[in-house]
Amino acid sequence: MNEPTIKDVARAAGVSTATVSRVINGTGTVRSGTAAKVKKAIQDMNYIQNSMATSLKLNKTKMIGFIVSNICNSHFTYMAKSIESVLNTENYSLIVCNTDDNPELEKRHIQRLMEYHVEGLIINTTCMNDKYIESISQTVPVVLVSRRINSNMFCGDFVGSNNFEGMKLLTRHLLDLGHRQIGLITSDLKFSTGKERLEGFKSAMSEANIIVDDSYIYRYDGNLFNEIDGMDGCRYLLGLSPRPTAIVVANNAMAIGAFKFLRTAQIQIPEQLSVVSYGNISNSELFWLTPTIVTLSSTYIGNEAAKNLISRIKNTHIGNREIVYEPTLKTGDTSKAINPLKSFYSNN
Amino acid sequence: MNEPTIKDVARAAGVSTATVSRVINGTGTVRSGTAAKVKKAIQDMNYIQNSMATSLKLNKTKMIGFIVSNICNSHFTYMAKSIESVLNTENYSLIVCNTDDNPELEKRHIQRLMEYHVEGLIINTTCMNDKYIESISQTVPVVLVSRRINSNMFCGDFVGSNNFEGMKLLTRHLLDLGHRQIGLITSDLKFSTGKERLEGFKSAMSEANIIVDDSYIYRYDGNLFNEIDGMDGCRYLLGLSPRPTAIVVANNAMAIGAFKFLRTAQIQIPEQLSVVSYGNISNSELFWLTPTIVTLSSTYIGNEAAKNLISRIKNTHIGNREIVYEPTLKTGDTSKAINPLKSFYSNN
DNA sequence: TTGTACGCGTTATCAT
DNA sequence: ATGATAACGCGTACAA
Repeated sequence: MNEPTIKDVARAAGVSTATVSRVINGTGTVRSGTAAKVKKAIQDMNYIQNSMATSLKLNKTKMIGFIVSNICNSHFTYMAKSIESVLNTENYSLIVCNTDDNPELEKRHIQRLMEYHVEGLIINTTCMNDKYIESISQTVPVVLVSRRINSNMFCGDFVGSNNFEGMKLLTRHLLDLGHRQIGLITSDLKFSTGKERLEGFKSAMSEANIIVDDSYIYRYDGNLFNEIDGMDGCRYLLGLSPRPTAIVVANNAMAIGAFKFLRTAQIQIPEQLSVVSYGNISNSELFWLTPTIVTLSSTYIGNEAAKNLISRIKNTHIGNREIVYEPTLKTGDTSKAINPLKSFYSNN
Repeated sequence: MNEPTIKDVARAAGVSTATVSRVINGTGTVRSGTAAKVKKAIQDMNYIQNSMATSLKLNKTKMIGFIVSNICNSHFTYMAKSIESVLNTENYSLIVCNTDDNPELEKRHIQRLMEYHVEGLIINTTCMNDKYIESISQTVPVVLVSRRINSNMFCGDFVGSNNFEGMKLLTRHLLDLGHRQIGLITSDLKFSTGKERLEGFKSAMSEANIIVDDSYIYRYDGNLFNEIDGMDGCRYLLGLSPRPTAIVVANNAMAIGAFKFLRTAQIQIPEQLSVVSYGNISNSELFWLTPTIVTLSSTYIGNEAAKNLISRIKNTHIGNREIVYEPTLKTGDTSKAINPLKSFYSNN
């Protein structure tokens, strides 16, 4: 006993498949009596349309793919939610693929989504498949979120935040508080976000006429943006001498790791160490200290990404667009003016 | 200029579509020379298989649907991640649909997924579409997560936690600390979780020979499981007289709301009020107080749900199964033995 | 207003 | 080892 098809419905209603199709899709003209018969048959036999067949016929799948580095990071969670809710209004479904920042996995995911013939792709890329993404962007509408790729042939939009300025805000905040020995915990430079944030950091420092000592930057090839790296970074920076009086952390997940480490190590924040970080941290209102951060609106990015993707699906011939969120500083309890005595030592 | 199809490849390679198909799928036998020609053609023209056509032909879509009440709740985030990672090993893709506990939205989502002919469904239901879910469960493999439905015709598995026992653990913990005036913040009874947790609460109370005063239970028809309700619940309970000396919160999102409210209202925890809640809270290691909770392993539930769904896809004729996670108490800083004086007053 | 028939891209059966 | 072809379920141009 198989699933009923449009043929079965047609037979049951005593009409042709064409008529059934017309009733289902509201196309053409059908006498109301006939329509009623068809609707009844559909009800009776519990008929469900087969989207695969429709997609094949119409060459439209009504599916969008979302490639994301870590679906557990609240930044991407909120992004996913807002994307999904925009897509719903247009009757699109969202296929979510998690990469854990593994480039091979990302490529496999994208390939599979291409085979599904998704109508569009929102990608938070690992930044390690630039050529491949460049090539598929010629075929299918693509919106990059958060991270950019290195390519001048890429065809699509970018929605992210102004990492350079955000990081400058964060760093300048520490500088304004008198800090000079400032440590940075950041990621592999392959990530455009990591790179731009590092540059923002350096720019703020250089504007304050401080020569950045690279040993105060925790970063290694292959490190990611996760809690473990945040912990390791703290451990490393606290081992330096002179010890930094402040630390900038380049994203929320690392910041969580950093705070966990510092709290366990019983470092007094902000007395012994100021800590600032990039991006909102979930539930931080309940932390023992409210972190000083620059904001990063996941919802804004998700909404813009979805809206732009849809417009791109409707009109393929659109030039590349950039939507950039401008971060603002949110001062919390984790940063304070440097102790004058310390400042004396570290300024020599 | 259209996407190349298997026909184009066949023409370019000078073979039939059947041979191309054989090469792609590794079925049948193909001379290595011919295979090479085909592979080259595929490369050259950037051919991508069309899953829609394959699905239509084979009646297998390799897609799974995940209906979830709130993709931003870390409980479901971690669940989604583990589901996705299990499915990946079997080459399934996951379509994520967020309902915000809106039953109409849930139904629309499920209907659409049925039209996509997903091979299976993992549902964290609103508990308001029992009949509908019961009916589709006859057609497609279904695994319910967290919440049950009311139905004896449902065909599928359930993976969740032992809410009754978990809540007893939580309540007994407070009772052991001497609390007698215990408030409860919980959800609409339509949720099976809410109902089971309420019963667990009552059972623990009755075993301690305490008659539960319903006015100490914050719950109204239509309330959900979210932060706002947690806040409102606290506000309400603190207005009672005698004021409860302890509060049990029925899930993590409400607990977050409760803690936000209590912190803002400057209620001293646990001196003035003990607070315990059901389920892990994200980043709670960094809270100003570590919450006392019973555990709830999202990863376990996600893994089990995915594994069971796959086994059910492979063998449709399996009886209903129940996988139940057993919670354990994790004592934190938000609960303490009652002040003897208070105990005197409230015990009269 | 309704029905017939073709084709979407693929796989599988049956020849050769 | 390979090719021709039917079939999957649907939408639509065309005919009636």
